[in-house]
Amino acid sequence: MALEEPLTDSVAFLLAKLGQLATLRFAEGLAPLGLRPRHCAVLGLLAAGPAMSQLELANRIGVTSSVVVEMLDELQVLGALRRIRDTTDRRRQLTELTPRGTTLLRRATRLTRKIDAELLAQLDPGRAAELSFTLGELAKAHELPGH
Amino acid sequence: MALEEPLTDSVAFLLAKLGQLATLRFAEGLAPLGLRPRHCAVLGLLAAGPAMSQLELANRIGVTSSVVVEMLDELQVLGALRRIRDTTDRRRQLTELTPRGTTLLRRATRLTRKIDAELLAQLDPGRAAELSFTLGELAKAHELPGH
DNA sequence: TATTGTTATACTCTATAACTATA
DNA sequence: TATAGTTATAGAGTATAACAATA
Repeated sequence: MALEEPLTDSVAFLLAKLGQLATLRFAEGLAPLGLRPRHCAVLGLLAAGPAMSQLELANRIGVTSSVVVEMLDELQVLGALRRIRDTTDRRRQLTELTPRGTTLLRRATRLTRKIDAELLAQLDPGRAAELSFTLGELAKAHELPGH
Repeated sequence: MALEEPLTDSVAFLLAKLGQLATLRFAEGLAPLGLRPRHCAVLGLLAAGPAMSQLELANRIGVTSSVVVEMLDELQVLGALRRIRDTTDRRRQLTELTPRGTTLLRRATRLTRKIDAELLAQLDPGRAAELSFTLGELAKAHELPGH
């Protein structure tokens, strides 16, 4: 007969806990750059595509517009982006990365690879690669903003 | 030549994001029971072992003692546990599950299996099982409280 | 009227520090 | 003095609601 799986071994519980840990390590790693985890999605989106309105950013990242305002304020203080008033609709502001922003993103990306390596250090390399892939699949399946 | 992996595809970023999602689904699922995700570790620990002091609980779960006080208050309101003053050291309180607490844990465990199934629904069954196992390994590797 | 961005406010989760009662 | 538990307070992170400028 099957043993009952403890609640703390469920995927929901483990993902929640490991998510906390990953967020902490991520934050610690990015701190020297003046960045926090949530800034990364913005940098990534702006680097990948053309300038975007703040509302568009909010929808793509999956936060409310008031949160986007805060994040952009912080990134602007770092000199990582510009807000440009849209001339055809003066309510909108188009946000775009500065060269400084591109540099920050590149550094953050390098740091993130190091953090990943540390997080996965004690796993079998094959398992680690499989995990990385499966988490990506899961993000897509749930249409996580930014995926 | 290798393409640069976008920062948002890193394990750190994905775990952080999926952790948020899992916490949300977990919380929604448990709400009808009056429980929240963080209560589950307490219920699980108390069900598995003998009565425990609050400080011991805090260490095992990985939160500070003030958080334990809150969680225990809430679980006590639900009738899920008792605090029993230790007669040999009257500063300590031993916490133990009531029958009601055992029932709640059983229900929470059933609910969690349903939440897991939903979270993993769009994954290949083999991949889902592998993910579940690997997350457990990762929790052990990082000595996550409760593992 | 509706929409974009902004501010003000509130709620959750967690931690630190000050306090109490016991030891 | 030191420790177990408690309370008060503060800091992230996020959301909702009210508001200003523009459409």
